[in-house]
Amino acid sequence: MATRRDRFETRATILQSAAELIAAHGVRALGVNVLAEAAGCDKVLIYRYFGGLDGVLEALGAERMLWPRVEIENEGGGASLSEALQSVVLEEWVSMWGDALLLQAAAAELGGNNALGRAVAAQREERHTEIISSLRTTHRVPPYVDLDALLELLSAAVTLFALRTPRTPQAWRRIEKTIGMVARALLES
Amino acid sequence: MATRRDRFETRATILQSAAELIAAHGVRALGVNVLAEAAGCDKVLIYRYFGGLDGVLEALGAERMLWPRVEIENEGGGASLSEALQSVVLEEWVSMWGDALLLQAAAAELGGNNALGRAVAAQREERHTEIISSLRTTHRVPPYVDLDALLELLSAAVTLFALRTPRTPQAWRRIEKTIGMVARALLES
DNA sequence: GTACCTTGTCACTGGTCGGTGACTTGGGAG
DNA sequence: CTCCCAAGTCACCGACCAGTGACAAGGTAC
Repeated sequence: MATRRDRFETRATILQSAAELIAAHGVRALGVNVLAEAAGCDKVLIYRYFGGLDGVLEALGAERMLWPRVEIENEGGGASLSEALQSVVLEEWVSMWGDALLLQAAAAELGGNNALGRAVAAQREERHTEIISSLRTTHRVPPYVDLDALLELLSAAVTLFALRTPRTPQAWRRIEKTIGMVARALLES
Repeated sequence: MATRRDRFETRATILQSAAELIAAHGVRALGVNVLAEAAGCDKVLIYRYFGGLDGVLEALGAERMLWPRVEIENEGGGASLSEALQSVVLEEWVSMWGDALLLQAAAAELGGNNALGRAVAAQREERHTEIISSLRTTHRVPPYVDLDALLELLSAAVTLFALRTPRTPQAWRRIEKTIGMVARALLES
């Protein structure tokens, strides 16, 4: 530890190092020994302050943004529902692509049971219900459209693309076009 | 080994055990020691016959079905393009949901670099190009629709759902409805 | 028979893992 | 100052890991 004996600071350092290690190498590669070394403290402190690795992941899930926090575009402006939805989904996508921690967190949800994956799922559900209710107050949704399911579908698709597709401008344009195509076809009668 | 000294049979037993272990616990949990014990042979044979774990995964990718092999429905019959596409995507989905090895293989593609993930990606691309060309010969595709991108989008969405959603009848109906909604909106002008 | 090659077994190394108990050090309260 | 508790260090454990070299056993060609 660089500074003096400060429990809160050590705790924060451990969390920060955990976030960096996960962003760099994924949750599965995070171990007590490497984390302690990266944080510059003894591993026994991880057990004392967090009760173990699971506790670190839980704290990370409680304190960090693990799913993109997108803004609903153009409240009251001229954006149509399809444009707003498209913008939300694409913004989720670029946020994940640009943030290694978000990517690894999304991957953590799919790679077995761990505290990080559960936190990711919870955050995503919360954000999505916010988005849906916001969209429903600012736009009229056609009765034959299940907006929740549509958002889930598009979001899931771009999540998987972010996880497995190399990050090229061509891919970007392709996805953008496709999302726009679907949103327009469904929401502009 | 139960039977006599037979290189091919031992090789096949190792591959079979690897498939079962992956289906049960995922690729990351597969090690040389557990695999050798499950196959009932010495681990040195894994090195001799496959050159190591990566070789086992490569052989598995070459010999096994790792992405659903769906049939294009209703050649020449009354199925519309949107019905055919919907059926393809949903069939991919139920196949993955019903086969633990397929699920773990799909997860392997997202969890870092390994031979299994590469094999999965290759198989998926092959199947999808087959599907696209088949659909294009039996149906007329509206010019404003990027059928490749649409299949990728819907397939990615159901893949992620299969990976992270508990397998309930409600979820099934929800997804079925949504996929149908998107396919109809886009492909029935 | 014998010689030889392949298949399979065994024992071992060096390293990393998670986890724990015993210890030292610092800082604040009295 | 002294006392005491929290913060931090150190050494160690048993278990598991991938990988290797030496050896035994079986089958086959001659």
